[in-house]
Amino acid sequence: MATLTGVQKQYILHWGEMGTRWGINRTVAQIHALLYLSSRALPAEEIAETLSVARSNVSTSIRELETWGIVRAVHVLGDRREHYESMKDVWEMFRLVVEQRKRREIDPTREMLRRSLEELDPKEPGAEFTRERIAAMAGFFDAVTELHDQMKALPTGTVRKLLRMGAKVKRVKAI
Amino acid sequence: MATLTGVQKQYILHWGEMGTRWGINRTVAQIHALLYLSSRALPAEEIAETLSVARSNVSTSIRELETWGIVRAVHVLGDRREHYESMKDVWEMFRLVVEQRKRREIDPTREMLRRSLEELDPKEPGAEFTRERIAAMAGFFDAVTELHDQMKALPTGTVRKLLRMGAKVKRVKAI
DNA sequence: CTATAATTTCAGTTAAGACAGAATATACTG
DNA sequence: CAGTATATTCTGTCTTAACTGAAATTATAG
Repeated sequence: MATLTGVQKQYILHWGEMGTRWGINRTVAQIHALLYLSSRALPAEEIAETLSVARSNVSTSIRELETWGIVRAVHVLGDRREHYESMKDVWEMFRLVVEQRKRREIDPTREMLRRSLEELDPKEPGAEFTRERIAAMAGFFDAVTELHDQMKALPTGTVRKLLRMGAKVKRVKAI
Repeated sequence: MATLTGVQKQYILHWGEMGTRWGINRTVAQIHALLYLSSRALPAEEIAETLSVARSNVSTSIRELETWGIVRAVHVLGDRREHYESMKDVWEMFRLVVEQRKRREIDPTREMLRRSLEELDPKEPGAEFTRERIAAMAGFFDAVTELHDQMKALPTGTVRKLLRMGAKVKRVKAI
């Protein structure tokens, strides 16, 4: 079992807290942090010991991280256990998470809003008002989706470049 | 007490669920949804009855929404109770929330990463590796902050326009 | 200033989610 | 194919956060 340095502990604990604030299980986040900081793939056993959590907890959490696509199992010669390692590319990791949270949360919300607009009975009291409000929210989510798709289509650096250019809005508009 | 239509119920319940997935208290989210859909400001009492939650729970939740700056108390002539209403501008609401979550969560994380890099003892085993990893993460958070600041500085529509332009990356680069 | 309405705070309870450990299943080795 | 190592699933326990109701505080009206 790898003993953690102070800095590593600090990072892992902070990451765990961050996770809980964004709806991600603390252990899941901590395991990710540990693997991210690890220079070699770790077997479940070792993860459990290092973080002082149950082996079964690690199993579930790893599976969660695997479905996100940011952790994968690798094999080490002469060891039949699975060893787990984290993706190294930070941008790519966040891109994956954002894309999937969009699919799991944004998309169903748009769906709900669309359905609401359909189901709205114009005879209900205040229907017109309700429609306006829901349509405004739907418009926002549509725009976010559009934004997401456009960003996805661009190479990472380009987005930043474009925004930097945006500071000179007048010029850009003139193009 | 206003009875809710089916569409309103659907919206409020969904919004509550969304909240929990993003680390926002279910009741807080539901109250926001109710106020967002309401054509008039509502007193705490009525909110409590409509959503079937305790009056005190409403009090706490409203205060939370007030600190976000997306709900405010207004007064109705001839009624000494406070009535609460939600901001109407969807973009502005999300902008406020994003800005504050950045301050509460992203900024402290950057701080932690910076501190970690300072505290790293080069003599520790694997210090160089740890430094690389943390620096990569710090770079990401710096970039996100830069992105956030740049977007904040631009009028809403411009961001979308810029990204749409980005589809023609070559041309943009040539500018 | 007193009475009453409204709001907030606080202590205790409840509910949801996280977690551990046992039981089960799967995969590997000789 | 038997035995063993590893991984997963499941059930109950525990922790944490949400919520309630009562008590305390604050504000308003007469």
